[in-house]
Amino acid sequence: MRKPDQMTKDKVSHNNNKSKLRKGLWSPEEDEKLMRYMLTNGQGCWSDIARNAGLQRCGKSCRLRWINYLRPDLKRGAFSPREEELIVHLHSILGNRWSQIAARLPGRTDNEIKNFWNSTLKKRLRNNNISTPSPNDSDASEPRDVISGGVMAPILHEHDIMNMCMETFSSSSICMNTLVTSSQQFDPFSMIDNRYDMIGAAGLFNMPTNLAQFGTGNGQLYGSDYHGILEPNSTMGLERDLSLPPLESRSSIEENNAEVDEKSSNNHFNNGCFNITESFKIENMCGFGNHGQGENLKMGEWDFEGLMQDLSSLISFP
DNA sequence: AACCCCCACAACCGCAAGCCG
DNA sequence: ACGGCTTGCGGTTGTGGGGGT
Repeated sequence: MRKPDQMTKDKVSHNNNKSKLRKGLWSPEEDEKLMRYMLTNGQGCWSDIARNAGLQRCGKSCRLRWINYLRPDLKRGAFSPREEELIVHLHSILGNRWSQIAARLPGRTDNEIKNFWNSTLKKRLRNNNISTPSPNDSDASEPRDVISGGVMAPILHEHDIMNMCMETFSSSSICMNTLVTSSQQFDPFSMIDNRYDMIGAAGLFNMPTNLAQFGTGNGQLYGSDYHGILEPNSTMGLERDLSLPPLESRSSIEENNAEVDEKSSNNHFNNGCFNITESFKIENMCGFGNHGQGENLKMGEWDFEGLMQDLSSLISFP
């Protein structure tokens, strides 16, 4: 799309007169700085990160850049038809709660979904329902009843929704089924260049499946709270919260995490390459994962199960 | 070729909530 | 209880690119 270099130069030089904090598009150099810092130090206080990484950006800007663009678990590229369906349906339920919708679409950010909705889906749905004005044509900030709110979203069967979520997980670049050995290396900085070519990150980060899956779900999975979340008796899990990794991956997640913890003090870079399993500070990378509300069970005030029950009561699944 | 318009999307802004001293 | 700081979220803006005329 835009050429970040040129654009930033213009804006930056303009802004430098007013403030020493940069604004506007991020340059590849800035991206690399932030990426490098995040991969080596993990997430902390964003204003500190901005300072320590040598970026003349505010913490907020760094956070946004990381969450929306640099996170290794991001799934780039066009939305699949399944994802589109899921977005439409979730939007019919949740309204403009983009972060909660994003929490159900691993590898997608709320910003991405929001843009996609506003630029593409809204129009498409409007055209499809030209004769029957849909509630979602307006900027629905409130969740709507699928039935009473009009027939905007396709009425999905319960198992369809589940399948869609599952498929979304399995098709996500961060849930690649590619088995990567623990010694495999990757170069996170190649991704930076590739991003400017709008090439999806899929495949660029050959993260081990279980480790990569750890990157899905809500942000707190990566924060200091994740240990509790991963408790075997925890009620969280795919059956409760679709933003979470499948059950079978959890044990390996724990193992990997322990391993990562243990080795995280090792050298992070080796000839420019980054050995992910040796130094990827997953527990500190809480900025990635869909940074939704972070509630394990709830979508804001609703938990998904309850929501499904509500749906079932409203819709008679054939 | 030049201009205009529309689109997609990155980034910003303002507000609210949470945390901590 | 209060204020400052940080984070998260949703709405909005601004820009480059592509397509049409």
